[in-house]
Amino acid sequence: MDTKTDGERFTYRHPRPALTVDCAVLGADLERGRLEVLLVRRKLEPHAGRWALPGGFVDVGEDLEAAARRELEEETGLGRIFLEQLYTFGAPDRDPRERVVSVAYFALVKPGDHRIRAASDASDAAWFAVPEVPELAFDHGRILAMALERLKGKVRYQPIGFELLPPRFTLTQLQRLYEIVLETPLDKRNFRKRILAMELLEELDEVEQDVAHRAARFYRFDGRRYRQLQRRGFHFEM
Amino acid sequence: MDTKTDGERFTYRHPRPALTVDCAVLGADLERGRLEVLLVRRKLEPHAGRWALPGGFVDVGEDLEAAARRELEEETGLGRIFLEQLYTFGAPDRDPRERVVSVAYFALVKPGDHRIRAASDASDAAWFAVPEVPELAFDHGRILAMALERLKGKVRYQPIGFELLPPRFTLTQLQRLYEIVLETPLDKRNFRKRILAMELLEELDEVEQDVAHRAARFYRFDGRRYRQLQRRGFHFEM
DNA sequence: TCAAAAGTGTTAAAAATACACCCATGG
DNA sequence: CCATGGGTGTATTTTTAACACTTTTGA
Repeated sequence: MDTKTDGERFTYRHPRPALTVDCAVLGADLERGRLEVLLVRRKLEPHAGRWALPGGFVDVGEDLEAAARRELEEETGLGRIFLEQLYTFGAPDRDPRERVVSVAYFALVKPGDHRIRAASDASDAAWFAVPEVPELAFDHGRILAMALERLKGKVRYQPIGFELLPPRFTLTQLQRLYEIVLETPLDKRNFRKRILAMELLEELDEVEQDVAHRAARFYRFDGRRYRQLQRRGFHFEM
Repeated sequence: MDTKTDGERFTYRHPRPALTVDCAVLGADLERGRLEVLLVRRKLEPHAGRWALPGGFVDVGEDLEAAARRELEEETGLGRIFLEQLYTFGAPDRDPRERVVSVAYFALVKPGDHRIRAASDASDAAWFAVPEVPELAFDHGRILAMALERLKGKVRYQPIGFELLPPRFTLTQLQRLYEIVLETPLDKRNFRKRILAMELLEELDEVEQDVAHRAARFYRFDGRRYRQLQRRGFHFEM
């Protein structure tokens, strides 16, 4: 065995990198037409006072994704959100103190969770519009860039866009979201034809309330049906 | 500082997972119509005697990709091949001894490098046809499955198939490769029309020699032209 | 009655698919 | 002269893209 426990110290024959997780948590602001990212202000050196992605050390018996969820919960209050592994960053000099390898995760949150956080927040977490993100600690700018690229690449062939919308949404909201993520305008009629043809949306009986124009109908994404179709070889594509 | 050097020992306040890299190295056997994977036989416990993906511990000052390339070179003699990060595997029980987190890489080799290895090899490395791979050490079976999935997903929209062919190849070889990877037959005329229309292949003056039928023309993938087109917004798609 | 966004179909262009024969070479 | 794989074009179907007006609602 390579390990020896010595009081509160842990000794190994070879030096080991520290292992962390970091989360690029993205949200969409449909009104202002932009993506947002959740940042925390660092309290400790290095880069104390700078904004960074939420994250921290992986416990030794802890699964990587569990560590990411735990850190998110601790630092930002978010739970039960979409989360997937993004990339592992391990350049030897990415942390000025010592070797730290970070497994980056990519998370998407719905506007509801969004607002809870922004409101309840006495801590040092805040949403930033992506174009206004300040210079980040470590290589977190690169991680964020990769997360945005992943979102843009994936939203077209996996139904992850719904993770950025409330459970009930209008077709116009959905279209806006795609326009924001893909950074391109879409044709309203073609968009609707296409998304409805997949039969993944359930038309609800509700419509918008108190709007100064014809009220839009609400829809819901039917995840059960999606998995069903998937098993039959169906591939989502927008 | 969290580290203290004590002779040949390294001590930390918190226990740290060990960090390794593992490589799923894939090749194509066009004649037999199947993919192959490069495995090494483990000499040490745990799983001594079992076949595994080549890999090993990351040195503390070493970049992750560099570690993957070093291990490949050491264990299999392979250098300068296509390599990209695949996924990081970190289930707490994936190694029976202690916590080991492994950054998995996905590599593609051309048939030339392929044969050199199979020949020069007194060591315990060997190519296995994918359908005949034995049960692997640790979670390497899952890593291999993910590598195959990645290849299948990526070959259609990135020109990585060429990494599995010799520098000069015939259109029939290229088509075979796609058929093997995608596990579906393709139409000869449509396939040729499509790949040639992209203008990424340079037609060479050479043809096959000593074949008992009309000799096929050789082509070469023009990587420079690909990067050029890419900058102009071109997207490879097969 | 105005402003503002919701909702709805058709036509033309482009892309994908299906398909069969002649050619060159070595044995 | 035969067996083997190389090489080539067209017609049909499917998919994508472009495009404008009527409806509903609250102010």
